[in-house]
Amino acid sequence: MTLLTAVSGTIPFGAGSAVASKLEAFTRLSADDRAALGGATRNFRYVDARRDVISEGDKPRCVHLVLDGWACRYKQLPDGKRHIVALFVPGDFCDVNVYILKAMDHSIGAITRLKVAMITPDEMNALTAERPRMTQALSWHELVTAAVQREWTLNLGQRSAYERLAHLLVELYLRLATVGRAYDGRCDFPLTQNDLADATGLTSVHVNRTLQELRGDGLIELERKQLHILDLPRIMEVSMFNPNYLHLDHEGRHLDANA
Amino acid sequence: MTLLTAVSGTIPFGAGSAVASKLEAFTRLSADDRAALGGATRNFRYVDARRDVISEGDKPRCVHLVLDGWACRYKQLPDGKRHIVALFVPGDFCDVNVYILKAMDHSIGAITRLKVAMITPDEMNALTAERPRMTQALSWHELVTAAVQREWTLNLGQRSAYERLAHLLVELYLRLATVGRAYDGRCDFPLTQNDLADATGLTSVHVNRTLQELRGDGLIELERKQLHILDLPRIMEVSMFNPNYLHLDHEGRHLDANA
DNA sequence: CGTCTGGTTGATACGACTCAAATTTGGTGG
DNA sequence: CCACCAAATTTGAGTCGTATCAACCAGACG
Repeated sequence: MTLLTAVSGTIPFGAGSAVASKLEAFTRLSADDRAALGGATRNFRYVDARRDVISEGDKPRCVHLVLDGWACRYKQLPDGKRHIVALFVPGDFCDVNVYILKAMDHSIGAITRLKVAMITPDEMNALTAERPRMTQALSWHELVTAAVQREWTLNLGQRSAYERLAHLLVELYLRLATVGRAYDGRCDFPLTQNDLADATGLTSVHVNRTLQELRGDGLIELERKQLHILDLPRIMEVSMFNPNYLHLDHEGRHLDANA
Repeated sequence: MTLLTAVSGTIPFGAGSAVASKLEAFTRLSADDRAALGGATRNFRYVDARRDVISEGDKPRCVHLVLDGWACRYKQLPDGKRHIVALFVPGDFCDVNVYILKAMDHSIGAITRLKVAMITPDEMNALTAERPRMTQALSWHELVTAAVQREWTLNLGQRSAYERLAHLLVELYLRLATVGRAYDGRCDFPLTQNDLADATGLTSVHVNRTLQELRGDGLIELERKQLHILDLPRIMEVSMFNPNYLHLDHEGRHLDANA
Protein backbone atom coordinates (compact mmCIF):
# COMPACT_ATOMS: atom_id res chain seq x y z
CA MET A 1 0.00 0.00 0.00
CA THR A 2 2.71 2.39 0.97
CA LEU A 3 4.75 1.34 -2.03
CA LEU A 4 1.93 1.81 -4.51
CA THR A 5 1.13 5.22 -3.10
CA ALA A 6 4.74 6.23 -3.21
CA VAL A 7 5.12 5.09 -6.80
CA SER A 8 1.99 6.71 -8.10
CA GLY A 9 2.90 9.74 -6.10
CA THR A 10 6.10 10.18 -8.02
CA ILE A 11 4.61 9.84 -11.47
CA PRO A 12 4.22 13.44 -12.62
CA PHE A 13 1.11 12.68 -14.62
CA GLY A 14 -0.45 10.05 -16.76
CA ALA A 15 -3.76 8.66 -17.91
CA GLY A 16 -6.33 8.98 -15.17
CA SER A 17 -4.13 10.53 -12.58
CA ALA A 18 -5.20 14.11 -13.11
CA VAL A 19 -8.18 13.49 -10.85
CA ALA A 20 -5.97 12.09 -8.14
CA SER A 21 -3.64 15.08 -8.45
CA LYS A 22 -6.57 17.43 -8.20
CA LEU A 23 -8.07 15.75 -5.14
CA GLU A 24 -4.64 15.58 -3.56
CA ALA A 25 -4.60 19.34 -3.53
CA PHE A 26 -7.00 18.81 -0.67
CA THR A 27 -6.02 15.55 0.97
CA ARG A 28 -3.52 12.78 0.49
CA LEU A 29 -5.18 9.73 -1.03
CA SER A 30 -4.45 6.16 0.03
CA ALA A 31 -3.56 3.42 -2.44
CA ASP A 32 -7.07 2.11 -1.98
CA ASP A 33 -8.55 5.53 -2.78
CA ARG A 34 -6.50 5.74 -5.94
CA ALA A 35 -7.45 2.24 -6.95
CA ALA A 36 -11.13 3.02 -6.41
CA LEU A 37 -10.76 6.17 -8.49
CA GLY A 38 -9.12 4.12 -11.21
CA GLY A 39 -11.99 1.65 -11.10
CA ALA A 40 -14.60 4.36 -11.37
CA THR A 41 -12.95 5.84 -14.45
CA ARG A 42 -12.66 2.59 -16.35
CA ASN A 43 -15.78 3.42 -18.33
CA PHE A 44 -14.93 6.31 -20.63
CA ARG A 45 -15.55 7.56 -24.12
CA TYR A 46 -14.09 10.04 -26.57
CA VAL A 47 -15.97 13.09 -27.76
CA ASP A 48 -14.86 15.02 -30.84
CA ALA A 49 -13.92 18.66 -30.50
CA ARG A 50 -16.91 21.01 -30.73
CA ARG A 51 -19.43 18.27 -29.96
CA ASP A 52 -21.67 18.11 -26.91
CA VAL A 53 -20.94 15.70 -24.11
CA ILE A 54 -24.47 16.30 -22.88
CA SER A 55 -26.99 18.91 -23.99
CA GLU A 56 -29.37 21.26 -22.25
CA GLY A 57 -32.64 19.45 -21.63
CA ASP A 58 -31.08 15.99 -21.47
CA LYS A 59 -31.67 13.86 -18.41
CA PRO A 60 -28.31 13.46 -16.66
CA ARG A 61 -27.67 9.80 -15.93
CA CYS A 62 -24.07 9.81 -14.81
CA VAL A 63 -21.27 11.99 -13.56
CA HIS A 64 -18.71 13.01 -16.17
CA LEU A 65 -15.07 13.32 -15.30
CA VAL A 66 -12.59 14.84 -17.72
CA LEU A 67 -9.64 12.52 -18.21
CA ASP A 68 -7.99 14.35 -21.08
CA GLY A 69 -8.69 17.45 -23.15
CA TRP A 70 -10.72 20.55 -22.36
CA ALA A 71 -14.47 21.01 -22.13
CA CYS A 72 -16.84 23.80 -21.24
CA ARG A 73 -20.24 24.41 -19.79
CA TYR A 74 -22.23 26.78 -21.91
CA LYS A 75 -25.67 28.29 -22.06
CA GLN A 76 -27.41 29.58 -25.12
CA LEU A 77 -29.82 32.53 -25.13
CA PRO A 78 -32.88 32.72 -27.40
CA ASP A 79 -31.25 35.62 -29.24
CA GLY A 80 -28.42 33.32 -30.25
CA LYS A 81 -25.80 34.56 -27.81
CA ARG A 82 -23.71 31.81 -26.26
CA HIS A 83 -21.89 32.09 -22.98
CA ILE A 84 -19.27 29.76 -21.61
CA VAL A 85 -19.98 29.69 -17.88
CA ALA A 86 -17.23 27.27 -16.91
CA LEU A 87 -14.22 25.46 -18.28
CA PHE A 88 -13.12 21.93 -17.48
CA VAL A 89 -9.57 20.69 -17.64
CA PRO A 90 -8.29 17.18 -16.90
CA GLY A 91 -9.22 16.04 -13.42
CA ASP A 92 -12.42 18.07 -13.24
CA PHE A 93 -15.74 16.46 -12.41
CA CYS A 94 -18.73 17.97 -14.21
CA ASP A 95 -21.12 17.97 -11.24
CA VAL A 96 -21.06 15.28 -8.65
CA ASN A 97 -24.73 14.45 -7.96
CA VAL A 98 -26.18 15.89 -11.18
CA TYR A 99 -28.20 12.80 -11.78
CA ILE A 100 -30.58 14.02 -9.09
CA LEU A 101 -31.88 16.61 -11.53
CA LYS A 102 -34.54 15.96 -14.10
CA ALA A 103 -32.90 17.86 -16.92
CA MET A 104 -29.69 19.68 -17.67
CA ASP A 105 -30.07 23.47 -17.55
CA HIS A 106 -26.99 23.90 -19.72
CA SER A 107 -24.82 21.95 -22.13
CA ILE A 108 -21.36 20.55 -21.74
CA GLY A 109 -19.30 20.73 -24.89
CA ALA A 110 -15.87 19.49 -25.85
CA ILE A 111 -13.34 22.20 -26.70
CA THR A 112 -10.74 19.71 -27.90
CA ARG A 113 -11.13 16.05 -28.57
CA LEU A 114 -12.07 14.83 -25.14
CA LYS A 115 -11.56 11.70 -23.10
CA VAL A 116 -14.27 11.63 -20.51
CA ALA A 117 -15.21 9.05 -17.87
CA MET A 118 -18.86 8.29 -17.23
CA ILE A 119 -19.52 7.31 -13.66
CA THR A 120 -22.88 5.90 -12.69
CA PRO A 121 -24.61 6.77 -9.43
CA ASP A 122 -23.89 3.25 -8.19
CA GLU A 123 -20.21 3.65 -8.95
CA MET A 124 -20.17 7.00 -7.17
CA ASN A 125 -21.71 5.34 -4.14
CA ALA A 126 -19.19 2.54 -4.27
CA LEU A 127 -16.44 5.13 -4.51
CA THR A 128 -17.53 7.03 -1.42
CA ALA A 129 -19.04 4.33 0.78
CA GLU A 130 -16.59 3.44 3.52
CA ARG A 131 -14.23 6.13 2.20
CA PRO A 132 -14.89 9.27 4.22
CA ARG A 133 -11.74 10.89 2.89
CA MET A 134 -12.94 10.42 -0.66
CA THR A 135 -16.34 11.80 0.27
CA GLN A 136 -14.69 14.85 1.76
CA ALA A 137 -12.43 15.27 -1.22
CA LEU A 138 -15.44 15.27 -3.54
CA SER A 139 -17.22 17.81 -1.34
CA TRP A 140 -14.10 19.94 -1.49
CA HIS A 141 -14.11 19.61 -5.27
CA GLU A 142 -17.69 20.83 -5.43
CA LEU A 143 -16.95 23.72 -3.08
CA VAL A 144 -14.01 24.79 -5.21
CA THR A 145 -16.09 24.53 -8.37
CA ALA A 146 -18.68 26.80 -6.78
CA ALA A 147 -15.97 29.22 -5.67
CA VAL A 148 -14.62 29.36 -9.21
CA GLN A 149 -18.08 30.11 -10.52
CA ARG A 150 -18.39 32.99 -8.05
CA GLU A 151 -15.03 34.33 -9.09
CA TRP A 152 -16.17 34.28 -12.71
CA THR A 153 -19.24 36.23 -11.66
CA LEU A 154 -17.01 38.76 -9.96
CA ASN A 155 -14.74 38.79 -12.96
CA LEU A 156 -17.56 39.72 -15.32
CA GLY A 157 -19.11 42.16 -12.93
CA GLN A 158 -16.15 44.23 -11.83
CA ARG A 159 -13.07 43.74 -13.94
CA SER A 160 -12.15 45.51 -17.16
CA ALA A 161 -11.53 43.52 -20.33
CA TYR A 162 -7.79 43.62 -19.68
CA GLU A 163 -8.05 42.49 -16.07
CA ARG A 164 -10.69 39.95 -16.90
CA LEU A 165 -8.69 38.19 -19.57
CA ALA A 166 -5.56 38.28 -17.45
CA HIS A 167 -7.46 36.79 -14.53
CA LEU A 168 -8.83 33.96 -16.64
CA LEU A 169 -5.41 33.08 -18.01
CA VAL A 170 -3.90 32.97 -14.54
CA GLU A 171 -6.72 30.82 -13.19
CA LEU A 172 -6.38 28.29 -15.97
CA TYR A 173 -2.63 28.21 -15.63
CA LEU A 174 -2.86 27.52 -11.90
CA ARG A 175 -5.56 24.90 -12.33
CA LEU A 176 -3.50 23.12 -14.94
CA ALA A 177 -0.45 23.33 -12.72
CA THR A 178 -2.23 21.53 -9.89
CA VAL A 179 -2.91 18.58 -12.16
CA GLY A 180 0.60 18.53 -13.54
CA ARG A 181 -0.21 20.03 -16.92
CA ALA A 182 1.63 23.32 -16.59
CA TYR A 183 5.24 24.12 -15.81
CA ASP A 184 7.49 27.14 -15.90
CA GLY A 185 4.69 29.43 -16.90
CA ARG A 186 3.78 27.28 -19.88
CA CYS A 187 0.72 25.21 -20.69
CA ASP A 188 -1.46 24.04 -23.54
CA PHE A 189 -4.16 26.51 -24.29
CA PRO A 190 -6.64 25.24 -26.89
CA LEU A 191 -9.20 28.05 -26.58
CA THR A 192 -9.77 30.21 -29.64
CA GLN A 193 -10.24 33.95 -29.26
CA ASN A 194 -13.87 33.25 -29.94
CA ASP A 195 -14.05 30.89 -26.98
CA LEU A 196 -12.32 33.48 -24.84
CA ALA A 197 -14.88 36.03 -25.99
CA ASP A 198 -17.77 33.74 -25.04
CA ALA A 199 -16.22 33.09 -21.65
CA THR A 200 -15.47 36.70 -20.81
CA GLY A 201 -18.52 38.38 -22.25
CA LEU A 202 -16.41 40.33 -24.73
CA THR A 203 -16.37 40.25 -28.52
CA SER A 204 -13.64 38.31 -30.24
CA VAL A 205 -12.43 41.55 -31.80
CA HIS A 206 -11.92 43.09 -28.40
CA VAL A 207 -10.33 39.91 -27.06
CA ASN A 208 -7.88 40.11 -29.90
CA ARG A 209 -6.91 43.69 -29.14
CA THR A 210 -6.72 43.03 -25.42
CA LEU A 211 -4.48 40.00 -25.87
CA GLN A 212 -2.19 42.19 -27.95
CA GLU A 213 -2.05 44.60 -25.06
CA LEU A 214 -1.16 41.81 -22.64
CA ARG A 215 1.56 40.69 -25.03
CA GLY A 216 2.76 44.23 -25.49
CA ASP A 217 3.04 44.66 -21.74
CA GLY A 218 5.30 41.62 -21.56
CA LEU A 219 2.88 39.59 -19.49
CA ILE A 220 2.17 36.68 -21.81
CA GLU A 221 2.96 34.93 -25.02
CA LEU A 222 0.13 33.08 -26.68
CA GLU A 223 0.33 31.35 -30.02
CA ARG A 224 -0.20 27.97 -31.59
CA LYS A 225 -2.42 26.97 -28.69
CA GLN A 226 0.44 27.45 -26.26
CA LEU A 227 0.28 29.91 -23.41
CA HIS A 228 3.40 31.24 -21.78
CA ILE A 229 2.98 33.41 -18.74
CA LEU A 230 6.07 35.57 -18.69
CA ASP A 231 5.59 37.35 -15.40
CA LEU A 232 3.22 35.56 -13.05
CA PRO A 233 3.54 37.94 -10.09
CA ARG A 234 2.84 40.94 -12.25
CA ILE A 235 -0.09 39.47 -14.16
CA MET A 236 -1.59 38.39 -10.83
CA GLU A 237 -1.12 41.91 -9.59
CA VAL A 238 -2.75 43.62 -12.55
CA SER A 239 -5.68 41.18 -12.60
CA MET A 240 -6.14 41.42 -8.84
CA PHE A 241 -5.78 37.68 -8.66
CA ASN A 242 -6.27 36.29 -5.17
CA PRO A 243 -5.74 32.53 -5.30
CA ASN A 244 -7.65 31.92 -2.07
CA TYR A 245 -10.77 30.83 -3.96
CA LEU A 246 -8.96 27.82 -5.41
CA HIS A 247 -8.43 26.53 -1.87
CA LEU A 248 -5.13 24.94 -2.72
CA ASP A 249 -3.63 25.35 0.74
CA HIS A 250 -2.76 21.84 1.75
CA GLU A 251 -4.17 22.08 5.23
CA GLY A 252 -6.05 18.87 4.52
CA ARG A 253 -2.83 17.13 5.32
CA HIS A 254 -4.21 16.48 8.77
CA LEU A 255 -6.36 13.97 6.90
CA ASP A 256 -3.29 12.44 5.33
CA ALA A 257 -3.81 8.78 4.56
CA ASN A 258 -0.19 7.97 5.13
CA ALA A 259 0.52 10.11 8.16
CA MET B 1 -47.29 11.31 11.31
CA THR B 2 -49.79 11.77 8.54
CA LEU B 3 -51.69 14.28 10.65
CA LEU B 4 -48.67 16.36 11.51
CA THR B 5 -47.52 16.41 7.92
CA ALA B 6 -50.96 17.38 6.76
CA VAL B 7 -51.15 20.18 9.29
CA SER B 8 -47.73 21.62 8.64
CA GLY B 9 -48.37 21.15 4.96
CA THR B 10 -51.34 23.48 5.10
CA ILE B 11 -49.61 26.28 6.97
CA PRO B 12 -48.67 28.73 4.18
CA PHE B 13 -45.57 29.90 5.95
CA GLY B 14 -44.22 30.65 9.38
CA ALA B 15 -41.03 30.76 11.38
CA GLY B 16 -38.64 28.12 10.17
CA SER B 17 -40.80 26.69 7.48
CA ALA B 18 -39.23 28.54 4.57
CA VAL B 19 -36.56 25.85 4.43
CA ALA B 20 -39.15 23.12 4.34
CA SER B 21 -41.03 24.95 1.59
CA LYS B 22 -37.84 25.30 -0.38
CA LEU B 23 -36.84 21.67 -0.04
CA GLU B 24 -40.38 20.61 -0.86
CA ALA B 25 -39.93 22.16 -4.26
CA PHE B 26 -37.84 19.05 -4.80
CA THR B 27 -39.39 16.36 -2.64
CA ARG B 28 -42.19 15.96 -0.15
CA LEU B 29 -40.84 15.84 3.39
CA SER B 30 -42.10 13.52 6.08
CA ALA B 31 -43.13 14.71 9.53
CA ASP B 32 -39.88 13.29 10.80
CA ASP B 33 -37.90 15.24 8.19
CA ARG B 34 -39.65 18.43 9.18
CA ALA B 35 -39.07 17.78 12.84
CA ALA B 36 -35.38 17.13 12.21
CA LEU B 37 -35.16 20.35 10.24
CA GLY B 38 -36.83 22.18 13.10
CA GLY B 39 -34.34 20.66 15.52
CA ALA B 40 -31.37 21.68 13.40
CA THR B 41 -32.54 25.29 13.24
CA ARG B 42 -33.12 25.71 16.94
CA ASN B 43 -29.76 27.39 17.32
CA PHE B 44 -30.02 30.79 15.65
CA ARG B 45 -28.96 34.37 16.04
CA TYR B 46 -29.86 37.80 14.73
CA VAL B 47 -27.50 39.89 12.65
CA ASP B 48 -28.08 43.60 12.14
CA ALA B 49 -28.57 44.93 8.65
CA ARG B 50 -25.29 45.73 6.86
CA ARG B 51 -23.22 43.58 9.23
CA ASP B 52 -21.27 40.47 8.26
CA VAL B 53 -22.54 37.03 9.17
CA ILE B 54 -19.08 35.71 8.40
CA SER B 55 -16.16 37.47 6.74
CA GLU B 56 -13.63 36.56 4.08
CA GLY B 57 -10.70 34.82 5.73
CA ASP B 58 -12.71 33.44 8.63
CA LYS B 59 -12.65 29.74 9.32
CA PRO B 60 -16.18 28.45 8.64
CA ARG B 61 -17.35 26.36 11.57
CA CYS B 62 -21.01 25.81 10.78
CA VAL B 63 -23.59 25.95 8.04
CA HIS B 64 -25.76 29.06 8.01
CA LEU B 65 -29.40 28.89 7.06
CA VAL B 66 -31.44 32.03 6.51
CA LEU B 67 -34.64 31.88 8.56
CA ASP B 68 -35.77 35.45 7.99
CA GLY B 69 -34.50 38.50 6.16
CA TRP B 70 -32.14 38.80 3.20
CA ALA B 71 -28.40 38.32 3.00
CA CYS B 72 -25.76 38.35 0.31
CA ARG B 73 -22.45 36.86 -0.58
CA TYR B 74 -20.00 39.49 -1.63
CA LYS B 75 -16.40 39.79 -2.63
CA GLN B 76 -14.25 42.85 -2.35
CA LEU B 77 -11.48 43.77 -4.79
CA PRO B 78 -8.23 45.46 -3.74
CA ASP B 79 -9.29 48.55 -5.70
CA GLY B 80 -12.31 48.88 -3.44
CA LYS B 81 -14.95 47.56 -5.81
CA ARG B 82 -17.51 45.30 -4.20
CA HIS B 83 -19.53 42.70 -5.98
CA ILE B 84 -22.55 40.84 -4.69
CA VAL B 85 -22.16 37.37 -6.16
CA ALA B 86 -25.28 35.84 -4.63
CA LEU B 87 -28.38 36.72 -2.66
CA PHE B 88 -30.00 34.69 0.08
CA VAL B 89 -33.66 34.78 0.97
CA PRO B 90 -35.45 32.82 3.69
CA GLY B 91 -34.98 29.08 3.31
CA ASP B 92 -31.55 29.35 1.68
CA PHE B 93 -28.56 27.50 3.06
CA CYS B 94 -25.25 29.35 2.72
CA ASP B 95 -23.12 26.37 1.64
CA VAL B 96 -23.75 22.92 2.96
CA ASN B 97 -20.30 21.47 3.72
CA VAL B 98 -18.41 24.78 3.93
CA TYR B 99 -16.78 23.80 7.14
CA ILE B 100 -14.50 21.54 5.09
CA LEU B 101 -12.67 24.65 3.91
CA LYS B 102 -9.91 26.34 5.79
CA ALA B 103 -11.04 29.88 5.17
CA MET B 104 -13.92 31.74 3.57
CA ASP B 105 -13.05 33.14 0.13
CA HIS B 106 -15.86 35.69 0.43
CA SER B 107 -18.04 37.35 3.02
CA ILE B 108 -21.68 36.86 3.83
CA GLY B 109 -23.44 40.05 4.84
CA ALA B 110 -26.92 40.84 6.07
CA ILE B 111 -28.98 43.05 3.77
CA THR B 112 -31.78 43.44 6.30
CA ARG B 113 -31.82 42.48 9.92
CA LEU B 114 -31.33 38.76 9.64
CA LYS B 115 -32.43 35.69 11.55
CA VAL B 116 -29.97 32.97 10.73
CA ALA B 117 -29.59 29.42 12.00
CA MET B 118 -26.16 28.04 12.73
CA ILE B 119 -25.92 24.34 12.15
CA THR B 120 -22.86 22.44 13.30
CA PRO B 121 -21.31 19.63 11.25
CA ASP B 122 -22.60 17.17 13.84
CA GLU B 123 -26.12 18.48 13.50
CA MET B 124 -25.87 18.28 9.72
CA ASN B 125 -24.79 14.66 10.05
CA ALA B 126 -27.66 13.95 12.41
CA LEU B 127 -30.02 15.59 9.96
CA THR B 128 -28.95 13.46 7.01
CA ALA B 129 -28.00 10.17 8.64
CA GLU B 130 -30.77 7.65 8.08
CA ARG B 131 -32.64 10.24 5.99
CA PRO B 132 -31.72 9.66 2.36
CA ARG B 133 -34.53 11.93 1.20
CA MET B 134 -33.09 14.78 3.24
CA THR B 135 -29.63 14.07 1.89
CA GLN B 136 -30.99 14.20 -1.63
CA ALA B 137 -32.91 17.38 -0.93
CA LEU B 138 -29.74 19.05 0.32
CA SER B 139 -27.84 17.90 -2.75
CA TRP B 140 -30.63 19.31 -4.87
CA HIS B 141 -30.34 22.59 -2.96
CA GLU B 142 -26.62 22.76 -3.70
CA LEU B 143 -27.17 21.95 -7.36
CA VAL B 144 -29.76 24.70 -7.66
CA THR B 145 -27.47 27.16 -5.90
CA ALA B 146 -24.76 26.32 -8.40
CA ALA B 147 -27.21 26.69 -11.28
CA VAL B 148 -28.23 30.12 -10.02
CA GLN B 149 -24.60 31.15 -9.84
CA ARG B 150 -24.12 30.07 -13.45
CA GLU B 151 -27.19 32.01 -14.49
CA TRP B 152 -25.75 35.10 -12.82
CA THR B 153 -22.56 34.55 -14.76
CA LEU B 154 -24.57 34.38 -17.96
CA ASN B 155 -26.57 37.40 -16.88
CA LEU B 156 -23.46 39.52 -16.47
CA GLY B 157 -21.80 38.17 -19.56
CA GLN B 158 -24.54 38.43 -22.14
CA ARG B 159 -27.47 40.54 -21.07
CA SER B 160 -27.86 44.31 -21.37
CA ALA B 161 -28.49 46.40 -18.28
CA TYR B 162 -32.21 46.35 -18.95
CA GLU B 163 -32.42 42.60 -19.46
CA ARG B 164 -30.07 41.96 -16.59
CA LEU B 165 -32.07 43.86 -14.02
CA ALA B 166 -35.33 42.41 -15.29
CA HIS B 167 -33.88 38.93 -15.03
CA LEU B 168 -32.72 39.47 -11.49
CA LEU B 169 -36.10 40.79 -10.39
CA VAL B 170 -37.90 37.81 -11.88
CA GLU B 171 -35.51 35.35 -10.30
CA LEU B 172 -35.95 36.84 -6.86
CA TYR B 173 -39.69 36.99 -7.26
CA LEU B 174 -39.86 33.31 -8.20
CA ARG B 175 -37.50 32.26 -5.44
CA LEU B 176 -39.56 34.14 -2.88
CA ALA B 177 -42.74 32.62 -4.29
CA THR B 178 -41.43 29.10 -3.73
CA VAL B 179 -40.97 29.83 -0.04
CA GLY B 180 -44.34 31.52 0.30
CA ARG B 181 -43.06 35.07 0.44
CA ALA B 182 -44.47 36.38 -2.81
CA TYR B 183 -48.00 36.47 -4.16
CA ASP B 184 -49.83 38.12 -7.03
CA GLY B 185 -46.65 39.58 -8.43
CA ARG B 186 -45.80 41.27 -5.14
CA CYS B 187 -42.98 40.74 -2.68
CA ASP B 188 -40.75 42.54 -0.23
CA PHE B 189 -37.68 43.89 -1.92
CA PRO B 190 -35.19 45.36 0.56
CA LEU B 191 -32.32 45.93 -1.89
CA THR B 192 -31.21 49.51 -2.47
CA GLN B 193 -30.29 50.66 -5.96
CA ASN B 194 -26.74 50.51 -4.73
CA ASP B 195 -27.11 46.84 -3.86
CA LEU B 196 -28.64 46.21 -7.26
CA ALA B 197 -25.69 47.96 -8.83
CA ASP B 198 -23.22 45.79 -6.92
CA ALA B 199 -25.12 42.67 -7.93
CA THR B 200 -25.45 43.51 -11.61
CA GLY B 201 -22.09 45.11 -12.23
CA LEU B 202 -23.72 48.43 -13.14
CA THR B 203 -23.45 51.81 -11.46
CA SER B 204 -26.26 52.92 -9.20
CA VAL B 205 -26.91 55.81 -11.55
CA HIS B 206 -27.49 53.46 -14.42
CA VAL B 207 -29.58 51.12 -12.26
CA ASN B 208 -31.77 54.10 -11.44
CA ARG B 209 -32.32 55.01 -15.06
CA THR B 210 -32.89 51.41 -16.07
CA LEU B 211 -35.47 50.86 -13.35
CA GLN B 212 -37.27 53.92 -14.62
CA GLU B 213 -37.33 52.33 -18.05
CA LEU B 214 -38.77 49.12 -16.63
CA ARG B 215 -41.41 51.15 -14.83
CA GLY B 216 -42.09 53.21 -17.92
CA ASP B 217 -42.61 50.04 -19.93
CA GLY B 218 -45.27 48.90 -17.47
CA LEU B 219 -43.30 45.89 -16.32
CA ILE B 220 -42.78 46.67 -12.65
CA GLU B 221 -43.55 48.96 -9.78
CA LEU B 222 -40.84 49.30 -7.17
CA GLU B 223 -41.02 51.65 -4.21
CA ARG B 224 -40.81 51.58 -0.46
CA LYS B 225 -38.98 48.26 -0.60
CA GLN B 226 -41.95 46.63 -2.31
CA LEU B 227 -41.69 45.07 -5.72
CA HIS B 228 -44.73 44.56 -7.88
CA ILE B 229 -44.27 42.67 -11.10
CA LEU B 230 -47.06 43.92 -13.33
CA ASP B 231 -46.61 41.64 -16.29
CA LEU B 232 -44.70 38.47 -15.47
CA PRO B 233 -44.95 36.83 -18.90
CA ARG B 234 -43.68 39.94 -20.61
CA ILE B 235 -40.82 40.66 -18.24
CA MET B 236 -39.75 37.04 -18.55
CA GLU B 237 -39.87 37.44 -22.30
CA VAL B 238 -37.77 40.59 -22.43
CA SER B 239 -35.22 39.24 -19.96
CA MET B 240 -35.04 35.91 -21.76
CA PHE B 241 -35.90 34.24 -18.48
CA ASN B 242 -35.91 30.45 -18.68
CA PRO B 243 -36.91 29.07 -15.28
CA ASN B 244 -35.38 25.66 -15.94
CA TYR B 245 -32.29 26.50 -13.89
CA LEU B 246 -34.34 26.79 -10.72
CA HIS B 247 -35.32 23.13 -11.11
CA LEU B 248 -38.73 23.68 -9.60
CA ASP B 249 -40.45 20.92 -11.56
CA HIS B 250 -41.86 18.68 -8.90
CA GLU B 251 -40.70 15.47 -10.49
CA GLY B 252 -39.18 14.52 -7.18
CA ARG B 253 -42.66 13.53 -6.18
CA HIS B 254 -41.70 9.97 -6.95
CA LEU B 255 -39.77 10.31 -3.74
CA ASP B 256 -42.85 11.48 -1.92
CA ALA B 257 -42.76 10.55 1.72
CA ASN B 258 -46.52 10.20 1.88
CA ALA B 259 -47.15 8.46 -1.41
C1' DC C 1 -34.57 70.95 12.60
C1' DG C 2 -30.31 69.35 10.78
C1' DT C 3 -28.23 65.27 9.06
C1' DC C 4 -27.90 61.23 6.47
C1' DT C 5 -29.01 57.71 3.28
C1' DG C 6 -31.12 56.63 -0.89
C1' DG C 7 -32.98 58.20 -5.08
C1' DT C 8 -33.01 61.33 -9.19
C1' DT C 9 -31.28 64.29 -12.93
C1' DG C 10 -27.95 66.36 -16.35
C1' DA C 11 -23.69 66.76 -19.02
C1' DT C 12 -19.75 64.59 -20.70
C1' DA C 13 -16.27 60.80 -21.50
C1' DC C 14 -14.71 56.40 -22.71
C1' DG C 15 -14.51 51.29 -23.07
C1' DA C 16 -16.24 47.98 -25.69
C1' DC C 17 -19.25 46.91 -29.70
C1' DT C 18 -20.40 46.73 -34.68
C1' DC C 19 -19.50 46.14 -39.26
C1' DA C 20 -16.46 45.20 -42.81
C1' DA C 21 -12.48 43.54 -44.89
C1' DA C 22 -7.76 41.78 -45.10
C1' DT C 23 -4.43 38.50 -43.63
C1' DT C 24 -2.59 34.40 -41.58
C1' DT C 25 -2.85 29.65 -40.12
C1' DG C 26 -3.86 24.85 -40.28
C1' DG C 27 -5.70 21.10 -42.42
C1' DT C 28 -6.90 18.38 -46.72
C1' DG C 29 -6.64 16.37 -51.11
C1' DG C 30 -4.49 16.14 -55.54
C1' DC D 1 4.91 19.36 -52.05
C1' DC D 2 1.78 22.54 -53.50
C1' DA D 3 -3.01 24.40 -54.11
C1' DC D 4 -6.91 25.25 -51.89
C1' DC D 5 -10.29 26.12 -48.37
C1' DA D 6 -12.16 27.10 -43.97
C1' DA D 7 -11.21 28.73 -39.59
C1' DA D 8 -8.92 31.90 -36.80
C1' DT D 9 -6.65 36.19 -36.24
C1' DT D 10 -5.86 40.93 -37.21
C1' DT D 11 -6.84 45.73 -38.60
C1' DG D 12 -9.64 50.05 -39.30
C1' DA D 13 -13.48 53.28 -38.77
C1' DG D 14 -17.48 54.69 -36.63
C1' DT D 15 -21.13 54.08 -32.92
C1' DC D 16 -23.37 53.20 -28.58
C1' DG D 17 -24.12 51.67 -23.89
C1' DT D 18 -22.68 52.53 -19.63
C1' DA D 19 -19.49 55.07 -16.56
C1' DT D 20 -18.15 59.32 -14.43
C1' DC D 21 -18.73 63.48 -12.10
C1' DA D 22 -21.56 66.71 -9.96
C1' DA D 23 -25.57 68.46 -8.20
C1' DC D 24 -30.01 68.29 -6.18
C1' DC D 25 -34.10 66.29 -3.80
C1' DA D 26 -37.01 63.49 -0.53
C1' DG D 27 -37.95 61.01 3.29
C1' DA D 28 -36.31 58.88 7.81
C1' DC D 29 -34.46 59.68 12.04
C1' DG D 30 -32.41 61.41 16.26
